[in-house]
Amino acid sequence: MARAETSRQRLVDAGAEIFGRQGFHGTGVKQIVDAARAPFASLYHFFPGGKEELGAEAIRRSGAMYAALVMSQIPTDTDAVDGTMVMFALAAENVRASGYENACPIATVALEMSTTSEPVRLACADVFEDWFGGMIAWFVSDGVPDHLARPLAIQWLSLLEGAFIFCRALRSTEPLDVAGAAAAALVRAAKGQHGDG
Amino acid sequence: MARAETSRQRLVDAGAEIFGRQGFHGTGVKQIVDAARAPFASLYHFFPGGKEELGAEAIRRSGAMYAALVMSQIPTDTDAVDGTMVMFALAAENVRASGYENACPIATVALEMSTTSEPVRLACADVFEDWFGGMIAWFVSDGVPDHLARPLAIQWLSLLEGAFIFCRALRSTEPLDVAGAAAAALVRAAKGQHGDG
DNA sequence: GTCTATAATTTGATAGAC
DNA sequence: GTCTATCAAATTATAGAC
Repeated sequence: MARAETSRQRLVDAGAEIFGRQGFHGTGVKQIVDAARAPFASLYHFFPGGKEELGAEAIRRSGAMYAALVMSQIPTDTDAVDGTMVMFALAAENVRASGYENACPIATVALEMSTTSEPVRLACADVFEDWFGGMIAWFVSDGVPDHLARPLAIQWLSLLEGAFIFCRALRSTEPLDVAGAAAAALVRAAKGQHGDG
Repeated sequence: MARAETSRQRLVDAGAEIFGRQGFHGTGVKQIVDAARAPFASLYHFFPGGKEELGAEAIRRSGAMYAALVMSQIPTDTDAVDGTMVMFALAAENVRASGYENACPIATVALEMSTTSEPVRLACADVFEDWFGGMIAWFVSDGVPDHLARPLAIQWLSLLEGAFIFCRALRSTEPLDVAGAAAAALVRAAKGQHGDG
């Protein structure tokens, strides 16, 4: 991971990482400034809107990085059904390996801020729509009928997000394991909708 | 809704409601004390562990009340497939009617606190397991084979929780609408596993 | 663009009388 | 079990020099 060059970039990167783990209200701006090795005044120089403005931009960065990570894990030698199983298994391993701390990097902030801050809520909404788009492209390229791709993407990601919550609270990968099986079944059913399998 | 008699009960009720909407770190103890019309000192009298101890108990109350609400909405004149459609539709209407503010009463706190506070995390885990148990009983009574009931319950609730996140951020009921269809399909498939359906 | 210092408020929590 | 008063710490944010 290349070290960001500017204080601004480091602030966004640090915010993306820390907000993702601790949530918005659970994180102090001081902690972010320290982690970013940035001067305290730089925060308000680059982000006149303060914590809220940095939060919105951190969400966008988080969302883009997580999308890149997930997309890079899509197997190229299997179809979307087996690919789904692989990706849920990788997600489960990541959650477990982090001591059930790291799951979705924006879900906590999305729930905290969706009724409190419109800029942050919008950033979350944009990220989620981007994720939907990425999944849709994957499903369509694998033969899922166009009109089924979007609902399938939303169902697939809902299973993932919901299972993340349960895994973290229960300290178990069971929810991701069974959610992955359901997601794979939904993909298989969608592919079967036009007689191809 | 009957008015709670003791300060202690009112504190838990107020905490359940406000923590659910604003999250743990987004809520001040003063706000809870005011809403509960309780003396400030009562908080630390009844909950020596302070905000964290009240939070854990509020989660348990929230979880029990939400379970009672959801269970009361299970249609008695239909099977679990149609019942699933009804329940997701009701959930969508509730979210929309609240201005996309009220969805799951404990998900925000679960994500915020699962790595921060063991008492709160345990309360969330207990609530989730109770919910699993309630769904399992419903499915089994409707003819789902025993060994499929638990995974199905987890998948069903994962779809609901994940869709809640998306609905609140996107300010749309689309995620709950399509997640409900997926949940119903999963229930139908599970019921078909023993040739009955 | 960064420095130091600090304002202004809010936070969770406690002391001691009654 | 509730009252009043208050504490110490942390919070976000700003001012003004450099």
